[in-house]
Amino acid sequence: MSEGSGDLENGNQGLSVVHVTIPNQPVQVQSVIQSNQPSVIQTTGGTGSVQTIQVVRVANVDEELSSDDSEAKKRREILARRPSYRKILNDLSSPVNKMDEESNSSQSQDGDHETAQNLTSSANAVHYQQVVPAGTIQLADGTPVSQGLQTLTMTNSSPTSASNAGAGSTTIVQYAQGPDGQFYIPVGGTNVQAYQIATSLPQGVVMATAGSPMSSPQHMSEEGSRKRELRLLKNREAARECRRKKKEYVKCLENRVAVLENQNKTLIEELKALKELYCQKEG
DNA sequence: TCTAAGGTGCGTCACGCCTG
DNA sequence: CAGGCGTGACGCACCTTAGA
Repeated sequence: MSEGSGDLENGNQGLSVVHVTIPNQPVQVQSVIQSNQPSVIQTTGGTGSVQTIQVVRVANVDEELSSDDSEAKKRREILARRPSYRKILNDLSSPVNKMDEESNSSQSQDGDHETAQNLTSSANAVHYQQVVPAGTIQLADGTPVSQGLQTLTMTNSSPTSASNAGAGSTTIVQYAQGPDGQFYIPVGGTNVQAYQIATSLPQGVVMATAGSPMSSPQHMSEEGSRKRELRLLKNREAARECRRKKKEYVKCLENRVAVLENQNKTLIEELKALKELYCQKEG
């Protein structure tokens, strides 16, 4: 769990440009892309057998992050009605917006793992799909958890971005108990699940013990505190995921800006060239 | 070297929305 | 309608950097 300042992940402000040789379309290209953002593969033309494919993340320009209103109350109301990042990213995952309709594009599903993506390019369409490897579960120091531990599994319904794209993926939060009675809970980011030692069993994970009635007042209070612990744990995970999505969304917007600026530049140059051509014909 | 300011991430709370 | 979920807001800790 790293803290401290830093740039936006990878400092990736521009486009990832992939050069693909296409002798006979369609062509299959395999590339490893770290970013998990919903992406569009744009074919930007190319001559001969070389075609340039831009891997860009797209954002819905219509969605704005914040309003200029300074009044907190009003702002809250606005925020309350603002579509969630999940919805926004769903939009991003849906067939591309108008700007990209001109280009050849498709969208990706995203995940938190380093992703191998198969790019398939055809004359007018480029598709790619992700192959998401299973996550590794280990202690923070690298010790695998799987051996010699009693693993308790609890579904944590925090949706991944894959589910944003409609793929429906559920994060499984696993708790493991060591032979010494210590509990291990997941820590760290979403890329690699590491486990840290916890002093108590997370809430909602009930260890069934013989002869312990579940209805005693003491147990009720324990139940309450366990429920709270579980809620906090889930909320912690949800907040983490939410922040990740927010960063993703901001990156989408930034990349969108880059794409639009690029397109604007191209159009201006095109206009300039046409003007010159026209002037030459006139003269 | 020290310190203040700014940036970033995290955990928690509150609240609205969604769903069974 | 209750419970779960997503997310903004807030406070805190830590890091970086610029200026004294």
